[in-house]
Amino acid sequence: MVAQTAVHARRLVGEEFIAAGARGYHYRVLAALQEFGPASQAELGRRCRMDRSDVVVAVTELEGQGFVERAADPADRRRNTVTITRAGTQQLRRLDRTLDKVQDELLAPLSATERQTLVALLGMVVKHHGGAPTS
Amino acid sequence: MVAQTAVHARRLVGEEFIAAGARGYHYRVLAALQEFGPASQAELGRRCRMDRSDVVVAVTELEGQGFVERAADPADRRRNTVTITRAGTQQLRRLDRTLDKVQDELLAPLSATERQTLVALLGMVVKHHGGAPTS
DNA sequence: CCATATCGTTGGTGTCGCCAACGATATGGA
DNA sequence: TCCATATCGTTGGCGACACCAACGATATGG
Repeated sequence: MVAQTAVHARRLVGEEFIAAGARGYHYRVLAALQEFGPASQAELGRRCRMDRSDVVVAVTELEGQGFVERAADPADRRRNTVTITRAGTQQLRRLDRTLDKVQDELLAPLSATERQTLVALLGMVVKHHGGAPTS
Repeated sequence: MVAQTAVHARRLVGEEFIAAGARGYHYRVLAALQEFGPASQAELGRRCRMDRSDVVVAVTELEGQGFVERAADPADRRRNTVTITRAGTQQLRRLDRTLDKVQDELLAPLSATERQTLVALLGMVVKHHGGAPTS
């Protein structure tokens, strides 16, 4: 059922992301920054449904790749303001394209109408369980 | 999309399985044994799409719980023949029930017809990518 | 008889999701 | 004003899942 499909999706996405030097966490952070703008790490964790500690790691790695910037928040010195860079936006676009590709591959056996139906149904499920419908 | 839904499914299933003292690997092994009968560990790995090394661990744990039995195969001394026990069958039934419950919970926002549609579509996807339609 | 393959096992890697604890900082109420 | 409380970033750890490499033991085909 869902789990089975998820296995394939994960494997396909994983392979492609490794080739792009990224992980799921990286994509989520970049997507959240692009969509909602700069944020503190704790805020990113809430947006991406990630643990704060995992945000730390992801942001550090993204910073090392030049895809985000960390800056101390002058208004609240507990916070780091994380901002996506130009290179980060480009990386996000790249990852978005590979995700589209993978989705095409995954849903290959379905017609366009069936895909729409599937996505709509899954969207309802995710929404009901309190999820933001990202990707 | 699929990944989002999978997260919820995993979380729900995980919670219930932990309460039952089981893991996903345990369920897969028990289900394969119940459906196709006794098998060597390598054969189980193929049926469940699990790595041989992970089968070793799962079978060892299931053996410790009395849910399966390991016996040297006299016809091929490389093999262990794994057999499900009565207790194992009961455990499998328990896990099946919790899976049904979780699926109900997960697909709560969908009507009966929509559920059928969703399962059918996912079944097509899994089948296309070379999966045995278990659960 | 020997190369090759399979089997069970051990040990390791990476991703994801989560939790506990810490020091630093903000904030609200006494 | 001071102090309890909460939040933030960070470190370190754990479990589940999926995978890989290598080993000795055993089967099997040429």
